[in-house]
Amino acid sequence: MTHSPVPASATPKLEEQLCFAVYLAGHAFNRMYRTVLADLGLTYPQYLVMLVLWECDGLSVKAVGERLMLDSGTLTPLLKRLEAAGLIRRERSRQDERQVRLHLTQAGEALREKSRCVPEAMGAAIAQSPEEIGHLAAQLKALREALLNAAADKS
Amino acid sequence: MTHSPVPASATPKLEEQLCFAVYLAGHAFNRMYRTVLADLGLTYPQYLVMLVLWECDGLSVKAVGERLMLDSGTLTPLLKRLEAAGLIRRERSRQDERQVRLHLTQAGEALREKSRCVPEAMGAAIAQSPEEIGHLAAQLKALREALLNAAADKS
DNA sequence: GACAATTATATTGTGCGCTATCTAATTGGA
DNA sequence: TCCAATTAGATAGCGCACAATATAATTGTC
Repeated sequence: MTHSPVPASATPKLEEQLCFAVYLAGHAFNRMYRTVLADLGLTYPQYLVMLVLWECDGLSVKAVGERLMLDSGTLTPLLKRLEAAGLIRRERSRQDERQVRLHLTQAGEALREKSRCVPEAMGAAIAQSPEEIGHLAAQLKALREALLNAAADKS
Repeated sequence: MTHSPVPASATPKLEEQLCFAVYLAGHAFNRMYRTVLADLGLTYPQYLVMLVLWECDGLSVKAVGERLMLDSGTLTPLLKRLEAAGLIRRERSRQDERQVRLHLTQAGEALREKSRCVPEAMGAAIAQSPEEIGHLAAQLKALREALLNAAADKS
């Protein structure tokens, strides 16, 4: 990358570079995940949903959304596609009919085995030590919290 | 964040945590930028395009795309909306009629002044030292390069 | 018990990012 | 010079993320 859209001259612009770096890193992860998840027939957000359900089947849409920080506007169509792909079954809860419970199908459960290669492929792609990875993740978490706090203050 | 969709137990899963952290940080930046850029009437990707053109007016779609790592599938509709908003003018190049040149309008140029508050607002939200910011950005850049290299190898 | 307030999910609308494809223009090689 | 190969940008299709809104169900208060 020879040029960045943000001038590197003045200190106040440094945070713009950080945002752009996050933006581009996200795109790069998407690119990589598309390749790695192609065999599973999943997109990354779908994979995240499956991860959550593999860990705890039968969660409500709300619970999954809380885990992934996604709202129903994003989740409902995504879940419909997972259902259409035969991986999950959506079921209105008897106890509280506002809720929809998400259940893995047999095909959905079986896909877990196939997904074991995903973190390994990602690890090979990233090619950094666990310390570096953990530290970077922690920094991004702190960054996210700072941003969400600031955004909440502004609204 | 009490739970993550990726189990924190095994080391090979650490990179999934990193990816999720990038994913969530990107969302948080989006949230923040939506607030900060509301007065300008721009989305973040539109803002990036304006940053590039403020720095160098008259670039081709391709040149802008190279700066932002975006292709014409993303850019063309985005540029059309900027044109519709009266901020830019798209003009077919006489020298090479395949090219479209992007020119700022007066309104587009005038918006630059208004945009000066953006990096300051972002800086206040991030609330970290320039050293920390710079280091994090450099790490993300390295991460991105590693991912893109690995994705290229896989295809 | 009645009803306002709240909650859960679905839907609508918009913008984005990417792959695949297309059209027109330009370049490169014979 | 001619034409195949390449390039630039547009378009189509799909999935995602989010704000706003709607509908139905549940909760909380009087």
